[in-house]
Amino acid sequence: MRRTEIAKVLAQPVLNESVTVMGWVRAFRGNRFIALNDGSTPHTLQIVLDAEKMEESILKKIKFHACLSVTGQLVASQGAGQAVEVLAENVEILGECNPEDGYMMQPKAQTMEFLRTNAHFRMRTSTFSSVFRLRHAVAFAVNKFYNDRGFFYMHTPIITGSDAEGAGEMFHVTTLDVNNPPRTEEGGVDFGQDFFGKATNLTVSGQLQGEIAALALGKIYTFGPTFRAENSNTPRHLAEFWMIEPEVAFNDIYDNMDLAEEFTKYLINYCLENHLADLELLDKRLAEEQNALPKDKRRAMGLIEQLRFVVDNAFERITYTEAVEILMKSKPYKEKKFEFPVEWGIDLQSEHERYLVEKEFKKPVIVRNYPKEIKAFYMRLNDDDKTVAAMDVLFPGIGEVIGGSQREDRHDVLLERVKAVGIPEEELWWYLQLRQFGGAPHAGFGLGFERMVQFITGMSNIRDVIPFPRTPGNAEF
RNA sequence: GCCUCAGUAGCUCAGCCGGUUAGAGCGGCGGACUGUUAAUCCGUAGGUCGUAGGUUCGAGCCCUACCUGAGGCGCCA
Repeated sequence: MRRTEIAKVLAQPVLNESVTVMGWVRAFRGNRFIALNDGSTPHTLQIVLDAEKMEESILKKIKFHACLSVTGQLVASQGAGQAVEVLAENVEILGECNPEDGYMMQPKAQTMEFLRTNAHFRMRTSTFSSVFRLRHAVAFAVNKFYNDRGFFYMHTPIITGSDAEGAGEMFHVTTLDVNNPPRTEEGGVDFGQDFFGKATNLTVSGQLQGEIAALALGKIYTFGPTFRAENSNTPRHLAEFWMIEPEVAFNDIYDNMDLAEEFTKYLINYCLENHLADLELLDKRLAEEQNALPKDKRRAMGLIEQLRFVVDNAFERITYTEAVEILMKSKPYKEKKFEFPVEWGIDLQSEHERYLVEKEFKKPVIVRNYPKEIKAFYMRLNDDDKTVAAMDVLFPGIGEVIGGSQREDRHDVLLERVKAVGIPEEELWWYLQLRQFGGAPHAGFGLGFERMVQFITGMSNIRDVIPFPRTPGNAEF
């Protein structure tokens, strides 16, 4: 089928020539004007009909979200809302769309909750089509950023036999009959008879395999789906989400922080430079959403304003110890407004992180050197013997977008940590050998892809930046 | 997993102190309309109030349980 994409018609209009466009009706006004959108752009193309020349049966079928093919002259518009329009000579109905038959979408603002239950149609709305064009843009920018800097894209396994990744509850993968599994002599399930000859899970992180690659190729990144069987019910968590995990040989914690800051700024900049129209639309949407809130609950900045602010300012970098000191001097601490205690050794709660990011510094903050007790076994022990070279990048509104560290590269120290936290050594034989044979200092981090898309699009619920969200109790579509 | 709030027409919501035939806007349907911008105007049809019990002369409204959704917290990315 020959058609011209609406994005092209609008970007490079060839006036007074015939053009064929195909798309979905966003509005039909005055029995005369159709706003047509084909997904290639947030904008619509205006189609002008001559009702007297139209067949009644076709006119009746021009409904909200019906799919049309329209051929006609592209001309300068007489109306004020658009530069060009198509004078329809032929209109073909490609797909009817009858509310009478139960079509539930309407040309008006609908709640995110309602649209979520109709995820098969929500991408036809201006908000979601912009969100998903931006999701693509961020994904593309991820690959471009690393490719341009000599990183290699590494595909780590989705099914894993290791349960020592240490990032949370896992989904089991099995082909055994769950109603009647083979049993061991002790009465447990005999995973020796399972597909892989052992118990397997969906991955919670590609980091450990990423380290294998980094200690051979130097600079690598992973970008793929990860799974957490945590019963997390928040607007920031998904059971299935995508994660980007760069891992770099010869990087220390400071190089790691530099990379994290440069990377996140690049992603935001890429969207500002290449998808401003989508961002403007979402900026407007967010402003309307914020206007409905009481004044003290509103965001300090508009969407685009905040994106530019993050790009234009250096991230604040502090140690965990400094963070605790700042919190203990803070007004909410002195007035006992914090729900959770603040003292050296405890993990920072989201109320604490939010204070640092939104009140104290008013910009992204990187906190490093956390107590070893509250961080993973693979993080490099600092010389103080109390803290590890971990770092969290905290963003306004969504909190932690990045968690990373310099990895423990000393075989003896790692072995001691593995034993201390009680992970069976044999689970990690290959991970330990990486240190034993040609090990190197290295560092990396994990960026939650959806959290980044959430920040860039201003959507308040993470379920609205992934096409088909997987959350506890929901795997529809 | 814990806490809070909500569930009334296709959608978004109103419904007083428990009291006759449960309301509105949008959407739908019928009609008008050749320069509209989520068009406008006239007319019209839709609901038994999340589910199951209970209290009461009487329940959309009160009570109990459950289901679903959202927000907060925890876990984290």
